[in-house]
Amino acid sequence: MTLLKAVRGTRDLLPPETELWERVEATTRRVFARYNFGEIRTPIFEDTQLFARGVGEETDIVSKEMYTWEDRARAQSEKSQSLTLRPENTAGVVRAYIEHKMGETGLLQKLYYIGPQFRRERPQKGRYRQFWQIGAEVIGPPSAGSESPLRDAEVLEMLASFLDELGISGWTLVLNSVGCSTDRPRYVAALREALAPVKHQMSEDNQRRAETNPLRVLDSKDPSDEAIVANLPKIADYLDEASKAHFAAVLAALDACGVQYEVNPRLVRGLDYYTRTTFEFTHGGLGAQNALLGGGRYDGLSEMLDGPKAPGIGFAMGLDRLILTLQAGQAESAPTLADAFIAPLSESLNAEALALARDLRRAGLRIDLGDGAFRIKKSFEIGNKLARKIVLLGEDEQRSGILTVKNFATGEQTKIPRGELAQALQNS
RNA sequence: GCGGCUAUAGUUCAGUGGCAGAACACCGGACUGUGGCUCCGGGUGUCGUGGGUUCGACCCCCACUAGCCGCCCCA
Repeated sequence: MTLLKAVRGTRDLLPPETELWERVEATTRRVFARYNFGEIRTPIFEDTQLFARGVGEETDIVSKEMYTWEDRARAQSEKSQSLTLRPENTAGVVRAYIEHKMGETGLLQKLYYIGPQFRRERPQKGRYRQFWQIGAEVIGPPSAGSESPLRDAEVLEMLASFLDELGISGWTLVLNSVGCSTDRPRYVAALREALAPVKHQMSEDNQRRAETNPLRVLDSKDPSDEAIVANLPKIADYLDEASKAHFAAVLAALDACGVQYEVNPRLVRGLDYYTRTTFEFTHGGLGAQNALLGGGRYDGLSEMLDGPKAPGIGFAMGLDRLILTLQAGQAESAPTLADAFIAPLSESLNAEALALARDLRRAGLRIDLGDGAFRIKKSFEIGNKLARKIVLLGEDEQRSGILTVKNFATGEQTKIPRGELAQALQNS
């Protein structure tokens, strides 16, 4: 009988580390609310078709990284259905947008989510099979202004503010435009043409990419192929006038609010649905996984899912990596101390101690509670680890109604009437 | 999915083909109403799992599992 363990690529998050997760989540909700985003919670699993059609049948995510199973039919009349743990959340959000006819409001929908996603990849540090993402989507009918470059810039500015507010410094915003739905195929065709005569000189990886996904050749980190990659056609030369103007307007808006960025004409994203603006925020010190978050515009996604025309832009941020980045900049966090530890000095005083704890907790204090079975020394040892102060409840205290309170930091010990205790603990 | 490195106490790690170790942590005591500092005592372990070689394996060999690093890919 072997001990059961968390399955490969999954893990438990324990206190005090979870306090950091809570802080990031609270910052997310606070900052995003200022931009008038609302939270959406979609199911953790969906019809497999949603991801096949939305994310792209040929992407690695769909072709080899999804947790998919056949949900069995329970009745003759019911068909079995292929279901999949969500590998990302944008497709689910767009599905919900369509399903609930959110476009009929005529308003832009600004939605964010925080939740686990699932991909069956080889685990590494900051890369898990159940991983957490924070993301947001701005989506709506064109009449609501959903195609405007202002929306792109607003989302990017929000992210810059968010990272700043979290205290993450040293990030870099990298962005590019991959053009509209007709620009992209034209460019891919040109890439294939340019690669055909030279690809045999390239690395094995790049030869394969040249066949299967020419855009990825641009991402190549192979230094020996650098010269060839540098001479390939640029996406910027294949954008139509509207896409060029869109990108220029995004950059102008970023300039206007002082958000720093780098344009990288080779930044392409793996998902099929991206159009026009694509971006990443990168951070050093994350090893091979240096992207903190990535996103882009997806003007055609709703229609790919048989929905109305609903252009949008969004991003997804790897929370596991964000936490790693935050932890790298600080010492290991200690758990939060309670305001007081209540120590009954005999078992007969346990009930009374709980009543006291209840009063203090109702006053908003963070209180931990010992046990009268503990020797007093043990109560002090435990109290010293968990709380800033210890409140003794012994025979004397019960009789007099005056409690003994000791401050662990200063060693100072005082007597406080029970009725004044909550106030006294709050004030110190 | 591919390649490499690693796996010993709660934690960080040392270790030798012949009795399982250190530091910190933890437990008990010095101390039956006082923590931290000190002193005394205690090892709390399937040496990742399963096989193999050997008189004998924590150590050598094989497989598996897991973690880490890189690749593919990606947040």
